[in-house]
Amino acid sequence: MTVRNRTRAAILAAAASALGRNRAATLAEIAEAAGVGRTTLHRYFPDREDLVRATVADSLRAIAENVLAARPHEGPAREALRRLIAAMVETYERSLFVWGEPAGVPEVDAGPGPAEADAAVRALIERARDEGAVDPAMSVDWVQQILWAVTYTGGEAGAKGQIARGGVVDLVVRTFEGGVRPAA
Amino acid sequence: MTVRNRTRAAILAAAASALGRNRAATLAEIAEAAGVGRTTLHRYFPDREDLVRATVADSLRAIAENVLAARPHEGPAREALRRLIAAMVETYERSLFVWGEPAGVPEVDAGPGPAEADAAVRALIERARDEGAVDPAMSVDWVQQILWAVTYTGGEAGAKGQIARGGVVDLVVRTFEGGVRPAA
DNA sequence: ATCTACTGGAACACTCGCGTTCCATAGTGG
DNA sequence: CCACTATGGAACGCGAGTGTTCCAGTAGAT
Repeated sequence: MTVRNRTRAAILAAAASALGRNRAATLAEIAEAAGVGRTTLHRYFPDREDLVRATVADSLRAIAENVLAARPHEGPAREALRRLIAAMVETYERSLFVWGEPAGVPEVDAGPGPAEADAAVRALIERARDEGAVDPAMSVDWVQQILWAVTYTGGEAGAKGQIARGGVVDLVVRTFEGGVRPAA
Repeated sequence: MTVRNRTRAAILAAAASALGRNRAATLAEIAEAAGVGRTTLHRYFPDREDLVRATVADSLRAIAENVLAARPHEGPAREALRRLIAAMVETYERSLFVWGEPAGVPEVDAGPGPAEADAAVRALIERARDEGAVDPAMSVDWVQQILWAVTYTGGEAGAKGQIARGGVVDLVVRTFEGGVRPAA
């Protein structure tokens, strides 16, 4: 039983990574990256669509888990935001796959986690607004999209080595906070 | 002669649009979007790689043209930045193809335009820094990446109708300027 | 009006990734 | 030690997309 789970997890991780870099990645490539035969891959995920959907669901679940682990409800909004950004920068590669799809991601049932995490982030943004850290004139949607965009940019810059290891979170936090701060 | 150029341009525009939405777009789809037979498409671009390279080069050239048309060297840096952002938001769809490639774009020779445009943007950022509008502690690379990220986010939000037609440029400018402003 | 260049449809072979089946092997649990 | 399960390699048919060729129709130039 454990064996199955480990194999499955390895395939999903490899798929998230490979598909994140190149959505047209071959099943053979994914199988090789997972250290698994193509036959085995097909045993776990009968066809490509199954694999993609499972990978999306798994990644969404992993991201949501990370978001909620950052305790977005607790403490001052700015501190919670920093925790959130730090968590997102860490899961950067996982997000790549979900986030980097121009055509969007197929709708999958990934349980209540992602919806809950999304609601928590939105609530956090509203809380930050009430605390005067976010411009009330900006919609929550916009602020959230900027949050992901800046985080993504930071993650990528970090991955390319353009920014020192420890400096990424600081830079992202500063840039994000400045961008959405009230004008006055 | 003119006919050839018009056909060629139509194909390149259709390819930029189709490949921007979906990098795996079929040649038949692209041909149909261009209002051209697949045979004709092959006549202009013998194989897929030729088409992709030509489309990349054409898009880079178009983007560079727009950047330079915004006169990034002239006037106060903040005004030039606003002109630049307005131009980029307008060419948003064209940029999608070049910008939205996770795996990056094949290296192509697109003439001196793109390099010149890139240099102009970097010079503009340095000028903005000297005028006190950009934090000297942030690298030009980072500021430039944030500029594209925020512009892209604005373009997308506008395309989805989340933001009022006229408001996109204002929102992007405000968010960008706030994000990269000196701390004090 | 005629000639030329451009076009696009049809048909073809070819490649490549996909999904399947079969079988031999290795590792696990009783 | 003996089932039993998971694995992966080999081989196959299949379909889609690609690149090519041939040919008939058409629009533009002279």
